[in-house]
Amino acid sequence: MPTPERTSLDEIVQAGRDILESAGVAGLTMQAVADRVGVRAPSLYKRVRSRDDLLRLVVEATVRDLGAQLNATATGGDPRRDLAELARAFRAFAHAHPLGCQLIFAPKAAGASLDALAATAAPVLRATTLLAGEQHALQAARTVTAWAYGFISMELAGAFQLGGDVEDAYEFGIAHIAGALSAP
Amino acid sequence: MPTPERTSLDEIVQAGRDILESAGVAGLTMQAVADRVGVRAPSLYKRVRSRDDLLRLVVEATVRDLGAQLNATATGGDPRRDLAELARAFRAFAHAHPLGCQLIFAPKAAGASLDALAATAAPVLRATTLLAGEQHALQAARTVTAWAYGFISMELAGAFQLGGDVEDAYEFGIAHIAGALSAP
DNA sequence: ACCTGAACACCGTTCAAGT
DNA sequence: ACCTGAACACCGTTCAAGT
Repeated sequence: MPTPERTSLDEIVQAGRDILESAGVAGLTMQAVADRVGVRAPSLYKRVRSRDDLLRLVVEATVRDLGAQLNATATGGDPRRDLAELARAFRAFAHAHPLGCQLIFAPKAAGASLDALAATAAPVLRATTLLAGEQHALQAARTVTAWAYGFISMELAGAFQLGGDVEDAYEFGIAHIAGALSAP
Repeated sequence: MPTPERTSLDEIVQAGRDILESAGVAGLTMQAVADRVGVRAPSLYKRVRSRDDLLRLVVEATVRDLGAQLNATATGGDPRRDLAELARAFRAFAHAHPLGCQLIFAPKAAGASLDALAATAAPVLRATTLLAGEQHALQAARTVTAWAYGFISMELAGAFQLGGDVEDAYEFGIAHIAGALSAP
């Protein structure tokens, strides 16, 4: 005799994301998720293989959201301007979902969400193709993405302790990197 | 009546680093550390406040090693060349201590090891001062460091899935960023 | 077919008792 | 002064029993 479903995978993943941002990775326990979706912890294993699996799904959803955000930023104009806008959108997203973003390239989530990551890369690749040419588009995209991700990681970790305006440093990086890539 | 000391803080931290690299963050348990240094788990709390504290010490030691490595790379010549050498040394270190490096800017270790980080920054700042001038040295150093850290994080996480040579992409990044920063 | 309580293994941590 | 066994709380996970 079937029991009515009291939750869903989507609800569980969303609860995981909320708890992650409010309580940190350590606070993201199966118990906490179960409480939030109104179910007992063992029931979660009907939809999720393990806590690590849930973590992977949380990161995947975050990357999908980030991809949507990037794909929604206005592009198609000057590629340097587009690249700057994409970088700013990335940073804004990271500030809105700091914990989720910090997990994107964490050891734990490695090997996950790589399809979603590819989708995220698309608008960046479009801009770097215009900027650096077909042949160097991928390397250029990796340069920009690595810089933006590294900068945001360091910022979120509070690593910029030597003074100076962090905002300015980000704009400085955007301008110089975009400038460097447009050189033939 | 005193009992002879059967271990030391240094030994514990070193054991932590070894276990981290061989068994991952999840494998770095107090039990595993205690086994390795030949003591029972509760004894560790004589030298270390908590597991998080141990993790912080592990990261701090890693950052100190990285700083020593960077300060030991030959510099003083062409600043673009110096910056390239520093970036390569950083990557080599990261490949030798991948897990430790990935924790440097992880949420967990945040707020730790910042003094050690400053020491790490010194040789980079020296090069960027020559390259970009006193006024933009800090922003330039942040740009280079963010790029290198981001690149290495992504590489270690296996995020470069779109093909292409990763080694080449790193050299591409070095060349273009150093080039961009030398512009007035 | 999903949900639950009970149970197990494991882990971080505390503490009184040893030497 | 350091070390230990015993104990506690907490967490991930399994599973037989419920509906």
